[in-house]
Amino acid sequence: MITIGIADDHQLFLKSLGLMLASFGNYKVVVEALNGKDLQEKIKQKNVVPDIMLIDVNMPQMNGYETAKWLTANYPAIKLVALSMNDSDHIIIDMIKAGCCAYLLKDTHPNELEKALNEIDTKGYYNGDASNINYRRLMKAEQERDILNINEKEKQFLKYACSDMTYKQVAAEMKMSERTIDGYREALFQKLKVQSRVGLCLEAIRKNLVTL
Amino acid sequence: MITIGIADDHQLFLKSLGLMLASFGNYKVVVEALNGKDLQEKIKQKNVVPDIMLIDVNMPQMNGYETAKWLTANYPAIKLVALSMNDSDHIIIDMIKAGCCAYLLKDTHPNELEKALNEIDTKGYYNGDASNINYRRLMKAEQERDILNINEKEKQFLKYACSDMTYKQVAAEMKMSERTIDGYREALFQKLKVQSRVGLCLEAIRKNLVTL
DNA sequence: TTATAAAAGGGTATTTTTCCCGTTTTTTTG
DNA sequence: CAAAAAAACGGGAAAAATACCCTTTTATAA
Repeated sequence: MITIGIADDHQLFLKSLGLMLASFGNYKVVVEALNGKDLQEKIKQKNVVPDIMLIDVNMPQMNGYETAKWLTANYPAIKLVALSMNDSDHIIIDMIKAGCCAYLLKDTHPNELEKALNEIDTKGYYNGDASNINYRRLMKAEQERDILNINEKEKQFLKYACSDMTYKQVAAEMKMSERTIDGYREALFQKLKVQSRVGLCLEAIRKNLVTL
Repeated sequence: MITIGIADDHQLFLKSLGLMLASFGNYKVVVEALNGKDLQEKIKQKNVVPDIMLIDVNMPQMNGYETAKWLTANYPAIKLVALSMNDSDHIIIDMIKAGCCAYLLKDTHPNELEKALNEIDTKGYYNGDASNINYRRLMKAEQERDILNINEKEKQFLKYACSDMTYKQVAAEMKMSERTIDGYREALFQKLKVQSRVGLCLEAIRKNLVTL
């Protein structure tokens, strides 16, 4: 019996996916969470460590990327599978970088899901049909971001900047001085060739540096 | 012989679609443009008025919605057909409102395209398979926007607000006083429940009130 | 280990944004 | 048409964003 964990903010999907996994026979859902924060609490509290963790990319509070990074850092034995509706280039790379060994679209056929899970359990990884995920474009997008040379802190700041918060609130949230994030802002303005926070956010969204 | 115009920013698609239409036999492409502005110039310059105009929704410079509105106002005789990759609810409504008599997805089968064009030419309209376009969801999305009650001026302002410009520049662009657009801003802040321009832009993008 | 670079933080002036107070003009409606 | 409502516009103050100046801390390489 292979134990599974699921993190997805859509209750309906979360539960129905659980039923489907159960119907496969040799899978058992041991932890369900609505977002990363929720998952952290439940794993710590219930002290369960599933064999495979299915992680939705888009979740409130703590998204799939952050969740995957945290799991990789704290529970490296868990095999992570990213679940997503869209196959936006950069997200796939991010999730793989964050430690996921597979990337599945939510419209994947149940048979393929079962096949994927079996392969992940035995081989440790799974490659969806290569035609679906265009690796050439993937690499190009990644390269573009490397050229922009945006580091982790800046990327994190970018996420907060793309919100209704003031910089003061962002600074508090990031537990840093206003001057410091001021520096991130200036650096990003240059890198993305913009002169206002609005321009920054729009460019960030266009370049898929942030998920809306 | 039915004359056709095509506006699409993807050169490859533009040209190959032209070939396909020619292969249908009784269609002739008389004007090709890469965006709305381009089309305006070409129509004025060459003085050609096609029977049917195929308009891509997403184009730079001047998008499909604006193009359709302009054509409806200036060349009401042309039958407009919206072409799009995505079938995002609000866009369909917008294009229909802008005067399009049909909405076709770019992955439509050539046979269906031909059938659609023939119907449009004879009946003046064409309804794609109803199952593809979920009218219930369409109406719900439209209703949501009606509830928000965003008028044309505000919508136009929103487009300019979602840019790297300052309000002063926006006011100049809209040929209005800064105070006036200040009023639009305040109204939109309330309607979209935000407290900053960044929040406004993000909500506008989320609700598909602006095209990025 | 020290020299050097990079990151973080501080202060402040300027510009932009946001919000408040109004008046005038236009549109709608009875 | 006149009254009422809505839109356009104006001044100015407070807050936020932006652009500089700078020092301190941390990381990194010679």
